[in-house]
Amino acid sequence: MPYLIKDTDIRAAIANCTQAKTLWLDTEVADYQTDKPRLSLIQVLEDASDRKGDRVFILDVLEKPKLVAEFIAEIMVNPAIEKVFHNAQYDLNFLGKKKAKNITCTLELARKIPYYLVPLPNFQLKTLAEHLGDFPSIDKTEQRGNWGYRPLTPNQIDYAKMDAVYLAQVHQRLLQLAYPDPAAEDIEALTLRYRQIEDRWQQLDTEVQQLKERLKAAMQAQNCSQINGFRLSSQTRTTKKVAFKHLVRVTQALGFDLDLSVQLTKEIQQKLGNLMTELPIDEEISTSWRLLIEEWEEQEIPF
DNA sequence: CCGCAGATCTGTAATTCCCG
DNA sequence: CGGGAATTACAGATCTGCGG
Repeated sequence: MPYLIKDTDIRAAIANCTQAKTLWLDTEVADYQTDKPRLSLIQVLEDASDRKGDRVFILDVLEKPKLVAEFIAEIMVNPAIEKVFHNAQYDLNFLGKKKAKNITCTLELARKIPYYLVPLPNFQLKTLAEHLGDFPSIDKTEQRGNWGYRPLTPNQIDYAKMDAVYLAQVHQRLLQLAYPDPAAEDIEALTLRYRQIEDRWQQLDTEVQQLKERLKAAMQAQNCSQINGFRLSSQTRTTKKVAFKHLVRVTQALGFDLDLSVQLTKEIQQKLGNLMTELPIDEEISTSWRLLIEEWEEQEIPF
């Protein structure tokens, strides 16, 4: 696990990385609570099969904007290299922002996986790693540690190293769970599975629904805004409206250029009647699909 | 602390269901 | 088929959670 401090070493590592097809990347940031956060470390892993972190490169780039710029120019902007991050958005703030190309975000990936497959309380990288990567419970105390002091403690370096490993493991596992190809689905099997769980689901769903409604009403009635993690909140909002004729009158009188169109609902169309033909009407046609499910009687298989 | 992509909430319109 | 009720779709406002 090379921890690189010298400029020449870091340059060599960057050059080496430009050959990779996929890189798993993480960063550590100092002074993140201030308005001038500083990039402290860039962790790079080329080999997803490394579960110990022996092959993670830790680039120490604190106060080295030139090397960071080089990293961005050589790697981040290069569309030929896939760069994987967790919550990529955050790291990209320091690594090229919108100029970065070919970015994969494991947080986005994880959120697309249905809850029943990955029933986790949150999608923090550590949580995903514990559950999907089969890592023992992970210590997160370093996350809020001070990444602006040097030298870093061995514990910090180890933590930084393992982040890249977790990322690669989680990424690979998420890909396995990702969406199946609709063209290759077994529709018959899907309908059978649906029927299998339909009854249980209906029971649970209707009960959950009712519990929510009863709680909402009860908490309102009993003036209880918070209990056992259930919170009742209310918000008002104001919608402003104006009679159409006033809008027309004012905008015309003042020569006000209001470039908007009005949606012709069924009601308005009826009122307009023949006038419809006089108007330059824009039509937008969209198609929506929906699934209808008929009731099911248990069918005996005849012999 | 902070930016921001998504989820969630909520009101309204559109569509479908249902009954005589 | 009419017409009201129920369901679904959509859009705008607001909330949440992630990273360090």
